[in-house]
Amino acid sequence: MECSEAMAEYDLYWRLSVLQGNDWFRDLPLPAQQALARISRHRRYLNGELIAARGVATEGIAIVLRGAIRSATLSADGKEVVFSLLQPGYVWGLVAVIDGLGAVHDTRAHKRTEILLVPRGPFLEVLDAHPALYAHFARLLCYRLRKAYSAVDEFALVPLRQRLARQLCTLALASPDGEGASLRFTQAELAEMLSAARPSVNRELKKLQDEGLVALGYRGVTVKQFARLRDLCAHQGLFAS
Amino acid sequence: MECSEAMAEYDLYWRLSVLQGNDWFRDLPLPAQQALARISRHRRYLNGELIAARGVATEGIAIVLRGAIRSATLSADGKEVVFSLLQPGYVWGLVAVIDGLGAVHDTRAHKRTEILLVPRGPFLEVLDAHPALYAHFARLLCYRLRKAYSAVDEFALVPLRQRLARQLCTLALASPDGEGASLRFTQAELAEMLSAARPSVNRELKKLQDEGLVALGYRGVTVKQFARLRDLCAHQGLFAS
DNA sequence: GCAGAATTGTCACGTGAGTTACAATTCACC
DNA sequence: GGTGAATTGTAACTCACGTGACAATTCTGC
Repeated sequence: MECSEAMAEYDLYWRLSVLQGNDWFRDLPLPAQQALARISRHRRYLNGELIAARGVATEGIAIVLRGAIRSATLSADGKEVVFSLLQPGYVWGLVAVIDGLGAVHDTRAHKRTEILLVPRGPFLEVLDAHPALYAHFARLLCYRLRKAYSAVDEFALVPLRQRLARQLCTLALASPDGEGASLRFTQAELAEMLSAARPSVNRELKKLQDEGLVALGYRGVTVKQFARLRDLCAHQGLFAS
Repeated sequence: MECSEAMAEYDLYWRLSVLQGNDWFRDLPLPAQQALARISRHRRYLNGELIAARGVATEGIAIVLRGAIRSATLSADGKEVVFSLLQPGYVWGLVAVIDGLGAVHDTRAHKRTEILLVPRGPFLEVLDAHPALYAHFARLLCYRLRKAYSAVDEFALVPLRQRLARQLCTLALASPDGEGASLRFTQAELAEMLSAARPSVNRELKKLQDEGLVALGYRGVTVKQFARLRDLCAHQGLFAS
């Protein structure tokens, strides 16, 4: 009994420390932080398991702990556009929680995945109790809007080669090793992130390799000349994940 | 002197009534409404005149009174994607005002245009004084985000024919005559709204005409069979302007 | 260390839609 | 009512990229 209480105690602190990885959470007063940590729940999903279906009400916001969350739209004829592959630390589900109109995309676990779920009701209560948070999330929504807009025009007027270059730059910067990173993604995954066909991505990757900008390996790409890669996609709007 | 004072008085009430056309404004306490109306400014633009340049700080939010505001992105090689053609009553410039990172798109007046401009500083003050407004605008941002996302996957996986059908349905519903409306748009304008090439739009319009769904005229399209037109684009996410 | 799965590398081919260019129409105005 | 500007109609050509189908390679687990 004592032991399991100690475990619960430990678990709560652990959740707190995870949540504190998020800017918005850090800025909350301590009691609010503790309240949220207490009501948050730990969830596990198997590879490919459905987390939320487009249009269906969601339980709350999720913070990715392990694995990844994959949001995509499926068209009638089976084609798919992947919108995001949220890595650990990222927040998912904000829009549906704020407007209450159901999940924006079909969402599945990518590999074995763990999340921390903050249920909608309590989250909204905290939001109302701390209006300053609204300002924060409004800015976050603005950021995502800008990204979505740039995704639109990128799709419409940037050829695959440059989109790929940008993706590689972004991934490299996001990785711990920085600009010369060895990115551990299969070409199929890269293709998905770009909503492109795998053979097309392979074709462009090969060209980049021939030009010495990257090196290809099994389940991985290594950035060789970050600067030149970045020049390829210069002038394009946002540049982050 | 008396006369011009009376004019100013009248003008203020006129601005108030315009602003009250917006949901968020109506919900404000009267003093805040009056304060905003007082600081708002009337602006006129000629056809094609630049209202805001991408990335450059904006003056505030604009409510369209007459004409239209056209937001678009220009790529290096001269291609263009049109994001919105905001008709009278719509609000422009929210994102840039909230996050302060400059205009999202290059924005120009479409035809001779008049707007009511609410400057950024005072607007943000009102926002901070009335946190409930944040909730409203957060929802508005969510709405736009959903629209932007659906624009992405639409572009990626819906062929022109269906996008055109949806556009026609949307325009018909938005017009006063409703489902059987005669839409007064040139094919070039339609093409712009769809980010497509004018000949392509013409090709698809012709097909729709051959099938009896629409009738084409000079500077206009008449919807003949709204139901069948709508069926063409069934199952697609949002359905509004 | 070898079988089988996963991943990468490559091809031939189809196709939607952009581009350019010009002809045909419709309108607007003097 | 005829002339010029705007708009619509069409055709030939191009091209990026998707598709499907394999072969070649690399890993992984028994």
